[in-house]
Amino acid sequence: MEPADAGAAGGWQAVPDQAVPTRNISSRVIVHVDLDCFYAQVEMISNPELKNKPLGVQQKSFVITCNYEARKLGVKKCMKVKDAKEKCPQLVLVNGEDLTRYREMSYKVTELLGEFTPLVERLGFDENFVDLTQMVEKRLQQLQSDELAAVTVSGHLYNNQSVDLHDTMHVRLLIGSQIAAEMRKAMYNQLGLTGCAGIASNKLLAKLVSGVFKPNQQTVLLPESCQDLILALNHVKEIPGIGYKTAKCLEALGIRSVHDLQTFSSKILEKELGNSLAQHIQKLSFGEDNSSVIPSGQPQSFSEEESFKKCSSEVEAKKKIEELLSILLNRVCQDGRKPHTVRLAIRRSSSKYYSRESRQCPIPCHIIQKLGTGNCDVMTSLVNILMKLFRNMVNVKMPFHLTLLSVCFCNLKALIRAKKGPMDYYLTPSLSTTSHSGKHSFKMKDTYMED
DNA sequence: TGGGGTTAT
DNA sequence: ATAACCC
Repeated sequence: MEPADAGAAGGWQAVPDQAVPTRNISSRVIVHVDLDCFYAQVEMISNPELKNKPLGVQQKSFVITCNYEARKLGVKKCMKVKDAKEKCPQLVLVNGEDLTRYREMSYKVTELLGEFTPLVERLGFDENFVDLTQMVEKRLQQLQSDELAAVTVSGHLYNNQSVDLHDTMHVRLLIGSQIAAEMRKAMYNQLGLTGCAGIASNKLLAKLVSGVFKPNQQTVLLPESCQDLILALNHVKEIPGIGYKTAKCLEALGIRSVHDLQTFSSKILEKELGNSLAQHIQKLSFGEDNSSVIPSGQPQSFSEEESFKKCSSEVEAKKKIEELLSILLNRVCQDGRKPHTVRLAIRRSSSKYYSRESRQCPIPCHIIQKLGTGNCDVMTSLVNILMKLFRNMVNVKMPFHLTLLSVCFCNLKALIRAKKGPMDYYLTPSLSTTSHSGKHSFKMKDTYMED
């Protein structure tokens, strides 16, 4: 999360201080866009009757998210269904184990943001970072001086800090807040989705400030209030980038608050956590984050998983694997690219916390070529491969007890290139065997709307 | 929790 | 292949 490429993605090079009006990494304008209770919103769009009702989205025995109606009535994220019903008997539940519609809507949001600038990085299904630096720069240059003097914030200003229009960073962030408002408006008008946005000079701060006013509001952070924002956190674990494990380590060192981390001896922290992690998180504790917005592009992997109370026979496992695989095959077919690796992961009931074991192997070439043809052999061959991976992990001659199976396709490669004459074009084996339905013999996802 | 994702080691 | 992180 901290590649040392200062600003390469921002469009300028690191230059010596005297040269040109160069800008360092801390004068970027980043927005973090965070959809409100995303799965619940998607469900309410699918079925408008659910609006105005307390709605929870259920996976297995948990309510994993819910709308604001439900929150008002005491339902929390990750609550047991049983507890949620007790708290809120009128709670309406929908099953959210199939992520298809959420995934599709999620990519629509990312694509919409991508129309503003290609610098969009996804974080999960419901969050995106956008680097607005260049867009802001362009708008700034177009502004007349009288307009510049009238620039105002859109949405909230963190801390109600006073704005100095002579401060170029202030002006840039305000323009960023206007673009963020346009983004949220577009999300609502075109997709019917509401969300929050946070505008700041780096990803960490943008993300932290986006949650200050919820739901469906936005907040801009000016540099002078950076310390107030980060010190307002109650625990180091609330800093994105400090997860469960790191927080436990820090706690063992007596570090609980952000201030504790800021003032802790760097030397000792480095000894305990290693140089890289120590330096990284100590920077985070000051609100410093030089990581760039990395455009996500297409996904790196596709997986389907299922958890359950118990799976203790090979036959049972095979059934579940077949089910996961068949869904995945359809997904990967639609993507158009070809996976070159398959992975099987399991969780044993005896496993501590969340740990999984996995085995992976290359997908044989002849199978890759048949992917997407609807060929039944593909399914059979892949199931055989997956069962080998399974038996490599699980001694089926001994009793076992699994609580999760997951199948993953990764190592996705664009297309197989065919050299044919002056126009070398791409084709997928799937389509090379069928008639050419259009001008292009390859399948591409239509990401542009016809207008 | 679930059912996903990512990157670093 | 695992371990950490994110949602």
